[in-house]
Parts: sequence; structure tokens; C-alpha cells
Amino acid sequence: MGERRVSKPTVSRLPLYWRSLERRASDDLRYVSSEQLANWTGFKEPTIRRDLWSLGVAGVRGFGYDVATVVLALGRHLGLERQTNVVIVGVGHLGHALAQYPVFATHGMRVAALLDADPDLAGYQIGDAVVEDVDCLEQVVAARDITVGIIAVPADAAQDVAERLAVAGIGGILNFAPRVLVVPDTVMVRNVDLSVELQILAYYLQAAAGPVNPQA
Amino acid sequence: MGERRVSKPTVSRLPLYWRSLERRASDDLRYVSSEQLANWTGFKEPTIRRDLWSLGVAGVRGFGYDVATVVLALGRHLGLERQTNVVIVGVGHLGHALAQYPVFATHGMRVAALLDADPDLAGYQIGDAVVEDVDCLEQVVAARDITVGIIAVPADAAQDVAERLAVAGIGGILNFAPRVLVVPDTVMVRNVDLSVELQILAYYLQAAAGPVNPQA
DNA sequence: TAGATTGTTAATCGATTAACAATC
DNA sequence: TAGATTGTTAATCGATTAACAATC
Repeated sequence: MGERRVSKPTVSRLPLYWRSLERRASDDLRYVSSEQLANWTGFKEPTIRRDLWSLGVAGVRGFGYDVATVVLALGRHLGLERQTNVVIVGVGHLGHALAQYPVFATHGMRVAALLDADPDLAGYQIGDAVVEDVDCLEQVVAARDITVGIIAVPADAAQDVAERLAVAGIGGILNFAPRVLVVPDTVMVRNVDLSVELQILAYYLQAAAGPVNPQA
Repeated sequence: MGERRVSKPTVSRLPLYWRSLERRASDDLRYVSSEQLANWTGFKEPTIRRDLWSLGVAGVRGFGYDVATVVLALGRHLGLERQTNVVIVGVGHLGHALAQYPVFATHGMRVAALLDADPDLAGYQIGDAVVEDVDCLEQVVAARDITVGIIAVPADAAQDVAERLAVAGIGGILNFAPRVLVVPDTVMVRNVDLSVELQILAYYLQAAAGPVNPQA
């Protein structure tokens, strides 16, 4: 009893640790210090130590952390061991770019289906996958054990696709359409939104350029 | 004196307010309540009231907020009034998709240049812009008053491009390459990282599927 | 040993939220 | 007036960070 009272690490840092170590593990890098990781990822050292600690990774005082151990622990924590099947809905330029993205394979993911509403695209092959009609969404998701959906359709179609994915039993959605999706909370949604990012940049640029006119 | 002691709103919510209102302002929507905004954006009502309040927007008790006023205040705050010139570096499928993205125009942004290292692409037109050689980066940035750079090149080329953009005097970078960029802190970087997002999704899916095996 | 870096607590910080008086 | 919704404080919450003892 007396549950250990420790705040979990913010998950979004873990992929960055993983990536910077994975990339260097081949270079004979045996040990890494929190200082090095801080340089490579931009996070603060104590934050990194706390994260690794709460992951259950033991470092060696005076030396640092064993790279292989850390990579393994991160991979286990992030679920990279089990294969995740992904469907990409919408094969415009964006969907096309995503389908070719090399990270899927290295991250325990597989593009199990490409769907589009345009019949002309049907049969078109990208990587290992072939474009199919979006009408097949439900069957495809069920038949291929797909748990993650990537939405790369125009904004107006996004909510509809999201609902169908949710009903089909998907667990997570990565949404590239500039819309807020409403889905049951059994479904986790991450938004990747160019327009939001641009506006945030614009905000900071303006803020840097000069103070906003002083209004109460 | 006695500076008003108020935490600024987390900027990333403002674009979502803006978008959901902008989209509905045409539909004769005059007033909006924090409850409605909560439904449309997924944020909590008190958070929304606080955000609007710290923006200096006065609502009407019992009615809500005047939509036009809110949209205007958000736009001013986000810097949507002044035009921002953007360069997209890397015109693969992703860069191509970004160049065609309709949000630029509506968000006070203009794609002022498209750059790529592949000579075969030079002269290719997308939207209002024509692909030029990446060697021209410095000249183009200076000549066209470009303040934001979008990096859509392969991971290995990203850091190099980022440095050149920084030296050229850019103020903000939107980075789509799966690399942590190291730049002077005069440059603001926002990362849009498919692999990170996928790993985060995978993490939550795994966490939902069942507890991790109990290790100290 | 001397030097370095971890492990871990406690303090800090900032953002979110509950709650309710104010008032349209 | 009655009903609704804002304005704003205070409490809560969680994450970040400073700091330093522990120890390889």
C-alpha cells in the first residue's frame, strides 16, 4: 500500500529521448549522461533524470545511463514492441507524403491501409499499401486489426471520417485536418494543425517585434 | 505601477477560438457563450472566460460575447492583421501539400517562396509560387521580407537548412523534419513531428489496453 | 581518493478549475 | 423580476526545477 506518489513523465518527451538515443546507439555510444541528453533534446537535466528514474531505469553515478537499457525501457514504455496497424484516410499530397514516411517501420508501425473517396486513386500503390475506397473503412479496420487512424482528408470530411473510425473501434486518431473532432472518449485524438502552428508562430513574432498597444 | 498579475492565456488555445468563431461568424452568429465555445473547442468554460478576459474582451452578462469583437481581438492578438511572408524549404509531397494549403491566405500569410535542392523542380509552379533553387535561400529571404520558414526537407538536411534560415534573419521556423533543431534563441521553433505523435498515440493505446507489467 | 553524475526531496512556478458574487 | 452568464478570486493541481546528499 502507500502508493508511490510520483508524477508520471510528460509522455511527449519520451519519443525525443528515444529518437536521439536510437540514432546514436549504432555509433558505439555506451553511456549517456543527463547533460548530453539535455543538449540533444533541449530539456533540462533534472527533468531528464526524473523522467528516466520514473521509467525505472537505473543510472550509474559518475557515469550516466546505459544507452541500450534506456532505449529498451523507452521502447517498452512507448509500446514500440507490439506492432501497431495504421490506416491513412485521404491520399492527397499530404496522405501520400505520410504513406511514404520512413518512420513507420522503425517505430513498430505498419501502414495497413490507404483509403480515399476518389475512385481514380483506387489501386494506386504507395510503399507496401494500395489505395482502396473509403467505403471499405469499417471492414478494413476490423479485418486488419487496425488501431490507429490518420485523417488526411479535407476539413469538411474530417468529422465524418472520425465518427466512422470511432464506430469501427479504432483506439487513436492522428488528425491533420484543421477541425476540432468530436469523438467518444474511448478514442484518443492528437491534432497536427498547420494553421494553429502558424498562428502561434505569428503570435510570438509579433510579440517579439514590439509590445502590443497598451489597452487596459 | 502594480502590474496586473494575470497569467497570460496559453497561446495555443487562441487559434482554436479564432477558427471556430471565424467559421460561424458568417452564419449570422452574433453572440457566443463560454459554454458554446467549450463545446466547440473542448476547453473548459472557466478557462475560456479567463482567456477572453485577459485578452481584454468584455462579455455581456446573461448573453455571452459579441462574436465580431472576439474575432477581432483574437486576430489582433495573433497578429493576423499584418501579412507574414513564408518560405517553404523542401518541395516533396509534404512541401507540395503545404504549399497548396488553403489556410495561408485566410490567416494573413503568403507563401512567398518555394525552395528545393532538386534542379528538376525549378520553375514548377504551385499556387502563386514557383519553385526556386535552395541556393537562393539567403537572397530570397532578405528580398521578400520573409519572417517564417517551413522546413519540409529530409531529416538529414534539416539542421543545415535551419542554420541558414537563422543566419538569414528568419524569426520563426515550423519544422516538419523528425530532428531536434539547434538554433539561436532569437529564432522560435515549433515542431510538427509525425513520429512523435504516433509514439504518443501508441503509448496511450498500450496504457489503455492494460497496465504495464508491475516493475518497481 | 578525487571527480563526476545520479537519485530524490522540497520549493517553485504556472496553469487550470471551482465557486459564486455581480449584473445584464 | 427571473434567468442566465460573465468577471474574478481563491484553491487546486501538476509539472518543473534547484539543490545537494549519495555513491559509482
